[in-house]
Formats: sequence, structure tokens, C-alpha cells
Amino acid sequence: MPASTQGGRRWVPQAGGERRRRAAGTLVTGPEPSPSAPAERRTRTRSDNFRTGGPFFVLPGGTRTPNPLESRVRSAMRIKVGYFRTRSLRRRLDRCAREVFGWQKLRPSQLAAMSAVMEGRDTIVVMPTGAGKSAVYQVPGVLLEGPTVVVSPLIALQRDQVANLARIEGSGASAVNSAQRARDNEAVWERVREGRLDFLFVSPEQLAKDEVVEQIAAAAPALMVVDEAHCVSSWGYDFRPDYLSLGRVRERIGRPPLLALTASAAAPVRADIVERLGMRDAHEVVAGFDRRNITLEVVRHRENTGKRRWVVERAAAEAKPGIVYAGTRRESEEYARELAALGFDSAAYHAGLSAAERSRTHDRFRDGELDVVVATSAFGMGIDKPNIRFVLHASVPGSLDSYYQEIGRAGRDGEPSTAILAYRPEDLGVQRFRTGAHPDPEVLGSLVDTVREHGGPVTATVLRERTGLSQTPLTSMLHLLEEAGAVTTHKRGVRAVPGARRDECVGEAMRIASARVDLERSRVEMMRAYAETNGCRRRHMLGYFGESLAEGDCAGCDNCARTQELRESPARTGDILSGTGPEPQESVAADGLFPPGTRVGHSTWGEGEVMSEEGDRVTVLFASVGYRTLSLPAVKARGLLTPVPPAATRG
DNA sequence: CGCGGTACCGGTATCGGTACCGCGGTGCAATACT
Repeated sequence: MPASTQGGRRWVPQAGGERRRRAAGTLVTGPEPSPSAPAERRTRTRSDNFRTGGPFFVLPGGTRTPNPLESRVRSAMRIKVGYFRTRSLRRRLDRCAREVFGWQKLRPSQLAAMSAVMEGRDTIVVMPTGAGKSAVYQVPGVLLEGPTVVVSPLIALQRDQVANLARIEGSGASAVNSAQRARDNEAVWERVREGRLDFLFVSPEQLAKDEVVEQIAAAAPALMVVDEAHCVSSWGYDFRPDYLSLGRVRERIGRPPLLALTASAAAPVRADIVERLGMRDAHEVVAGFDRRNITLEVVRHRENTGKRRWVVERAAAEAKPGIVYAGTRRESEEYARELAALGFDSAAYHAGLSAAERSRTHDRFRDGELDVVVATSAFGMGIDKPNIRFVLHASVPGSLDSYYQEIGRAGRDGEPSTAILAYRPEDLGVQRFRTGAHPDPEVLGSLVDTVREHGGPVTATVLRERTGLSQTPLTSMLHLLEEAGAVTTHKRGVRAVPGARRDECVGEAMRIASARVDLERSRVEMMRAYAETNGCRRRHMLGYFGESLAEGDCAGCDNCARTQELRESPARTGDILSGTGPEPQESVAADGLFPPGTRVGHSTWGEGEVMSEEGDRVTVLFASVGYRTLSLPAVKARGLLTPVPPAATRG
């Protein structure tokens, strides 16, 4: 054992700025790294040394011949080697978690994800808030030789993570961003060059700069992490396009394994992340979505004024603290004012407020000085307050992914909490608007012409002036045209692809855009279905994420509570059923003809995957058109869906 | 798509109805200015 066991403690950093990992040298496979040869480091950390023999004998002269014993030998070895490899790897991970981070026990899903990362596999992890997602890169980041690059969407988030890791003795973590002085950023690069940094936090925009990519490449990173990876899919196409270039960045920095982390992503979002980031043979770890201490409730409203009054009253009545999500900035301020008028400590939070005001609200909420924050979707990422008792949506979000993400901020302490949605079908209008319309082929065509006429590379600013388009639609259209092969983006601007046929490219761009808009709209429709279902909301939501819930296993939703109530007091059944309230549906046991995950084919919509079967309806996610819900009797009577053999299985 | 604000009109009302218009969410980084 090395000297690091002195004093009964391992992992103590040696004096003189020596890296902690050297003190714990036994945990690193292979010889000590030589500071003069940084590029060699990464190769030793992979588990190649565990690989077993190949399927060929190499004969003298270099000819290969199939190994007749190969399959038998290999399968026998795989069992043994695989077992020991897994066991020793897990022991290392467990030990590091315990001794470095002080976590007594890792969850099986955390271990599975970490093991995949340590083996050098591309991995996508979907874990609900509070399940320890960060640990999945932190532990391997300490064990692997070479820095870990973490792509994080918000500077505030980078700060939190750096501060978090700073508490770990001897671990080096820093961020590079525009909020820091140039001198401080340079000091970080200095530490990267000297190999004294374990974790480097950057935004996707930083990675759009050549000098940043080059410096990272020179450091031979061992792992690239994309935190809050749903941003790739939700922001990449229009709002923050640099998210779509992360796959290319990964190639340029030496193609380290890639780990994507998110709290909320249904099947099409996961598939989009994997594709956009260029992940190969991605290992998928999806932990349970069911947050059993959160009760689900939807209250339907007809009138807007009635709904607004109800929202204020409900927020006032709920146990504090809580978050109210509003659909617009203006509404968030109005609700905050009304709650304040009732004597509550409340504040609005949205992107239109000054940075100072936002961070003050954030801090006051964290420190328990606020009862309620009324926010737009700007509030959320990086909120890890454990005791949020309710999340009340005053307006319906644009997808169940967003909704799940937002209500997931409640009850991280495991105590009972409530997620309430004040639902008006009209509110879906603004969400449909936000999904974007099908682009106008004439606008696309003239954009191509404008780029062509310019000759050389043209910047987005110039294009905005020439076309009169604002940033978001322009970015979205340029991406479409790039995907369609009409233009390319360079450091210095957009350039036309020589020889590309204008009308064909516009047609192709229209096709891509239509598919995307259709998918987005079908996601809005899935949100509607959740709000309007008479069945178990929990089962409905879990089904959306591809998880099934046994009959009667709901941990609390308004519809199940209502059904229960009916069962216990049948005398009232008649009243309620004939009344004007929502009709409680007798839950019909699904007949299991199309269990979630089944691949099916449809004559018009092509291939799809069954998401959920509920009552007499089956919801299928089609590659071409997004989500569609079909009536089971019709499916059966007309043979609408045919089973398709599985294309690929989840890892 | 739906909402709120404004202009306009009828017929002469610090009114009431209607038509129309503009707006709606998310952040990085770099730049110009104090």
C-alpha cells in the first residue's frame, strides 16, 4: 500500500499541490502519468486490459484464421472475467464514493451508469431530480485519468457545481465563462495545461470557440458530460444552436466517452439527444420516474378570470413554500402581487428581471424567506431546495416532459407534496404557438437567395437586417437549410453550398421542419391528454415515459381518489354521475394486447412504439408524426396496428 | 391560438360593442457605454 494510508485516511492530498490521485495511486490502473506526455494518459485508463481474446488466430505472416474454440472459450471467459471486472469496478466506485464524497451507498442505477462510463461507453442517464445524477460523473471524474469536461447550460449552475466539488478535498473544479474576468479564465486554462484540474465546466457557446476546443483537446479529456441534456433537444434547434454542435466538439477533443444526463426525457427526446450528440451504441440508464410522495391533481376551468382567482386562493391555501408557474412574465408579476396583497411573502421570477433581482429572489427562496415564487419557466434548473411543498401551474406547459421536470422540484425531502395543474384548454393555444408554425417555403427560398447573393460568409446579424427575421426563427431556418444541404455554418458566418439545388433543398427543409412541428404538436396533445384523462394520472404520466404502473398502485392522484370515494360511498354515485362534474371513469383493465414498448406498424403513419395502453385506448409514438392515441376496439376491429419485430433493445 | 389594449363607431353615454393589432419563454457572449 502506498503512503497514503498514513493516519488511517486515504485520499488525503499530498502537500505541495501534488494531485490527490497520486496519493491514491492504487486506484489508477497502469503506470504513473508522466507530465511530459499528457496525450498518452487517456489510453491507460480504459479497461482495454480486461478485454479477452479475439475471434481469430493470427498465423505467421499476418493471416487471420477463425478461432474454432473462440465462442466456447469466450463465453466461458466472459462469464468469469465479466463477473470479476464488474465486481472490482463496482468496488472501486463504491469505495471512491464513500471515501472521497462521503456517500455510504450508491444506488444500483448510479452504479450501473458509472460502470458504463468507466468502461468507456457512451451513456445516457435519465434520473428524477434528487436521485444523485451529478454523482454519476463526479465519481468517475475522480477515478479517470485526465480532466472531465462538463457542459452546463447556466453559469449559475456551473458556479453551484464548482462550489459543490470545492468541498471535496483535493478535487480541482473550475469554470470558464463570460461572467469571470479574462485573467481568472486564463488562470483556469493554466491549471488545465498543468494537469491540475479534474473538472472543467463550460457552456456550449464556449465550445463554439476554436481556441477553447484546442486547449481542451490538448488536455486529452477522459470524459465529456452533457448536463441537463434535454436542452440539446429543446434549445438546440432555435434558441441556443451551439447545443447541436456538441457532437462535433466531442470528435475534435479526442472523442472521449460521452455521458448525457437529464431528469426528464421521454423516448423521442432521448432518441434526439443520442442522435444529435452522435452517441454510438449508447447505454441507456433510466431510473424510476415515479415520485410517490407527489400527489397529482388537475382542476379544469372554463373562464380565465375564474381561473386566476382560483389560482391565487389555492396558492394561498397550500402548505408553504411553493412555486407557482405562470405562462407569461406579465402573469407571473400579477400573481405575485396578488399573493403579496394577501400577506404572503411572494416574488416574481422571469428573464425580464435584472440579474440582481433574480439572484436575490433565488437566495431568499433558498433561505426560507419567501412563501411563494411565481415564475416563468426561467425558474428551476439548479433549484435544489428540499422542502418545496407544492408546485401549482397556473397555465399548462407545452409538454409532459416540461411538466414533469417542473413538478419534480417538489418534495425532494420525500415528504408529501402536491402538483396541481389549473387547466384551461385555451391555454394550450400559446403552447401550440410556441412550437412554431410550418415555415413558409418562400421565406426559406429567399433566405437561400440572400446567402447566395452575399458571396462570402455572411453573419447572422447581417441576415437579420436583410431579411427582417428575428433571432429565433432565423436560427431555426438556418439550421433547417444546413440539414437540407443548402448552406454551411462556419466560424465567420453562413455560406451557400456550391451546386446545391435551391428548390430541392427548400423542399427537404420543409419536410424536416414539418416532421419536427408535427412531433412538437403531438407532444402538446399528450399534455392535453394528461389534463383531460379520467383514468389514473400517475399511470398516464409514467406511460408517457415508457414505464408501466400496476393496477391500483397509484400513490395519489385526484382521479384515483375520486374512484375510491365512489367505491366507499356508492349512495352518492348517482348524484355524481348525473352531475356536471368530471365523470369518473370506471377503470377498465387494459387487456395487454399492446404492452408498452411493443413495436407496431400502421398503414399511414409507419412504424411506432406503444407508449401506454389505458382503458380502451392505446397511445403510440410514430417516427413520422409523433404521438397518436387510437381506440382499441377500432384497432382490433380493423386491424390498424400490426406487430413489428424489435429493431433494437434498450441497454 | 388566445389575450389585452386601443381605436372606432353609433348617436351623442367620463357608454358599450366590435374590429384590429401586437404579443407571448428559455441564456450565452460580446459590445458599447459610464
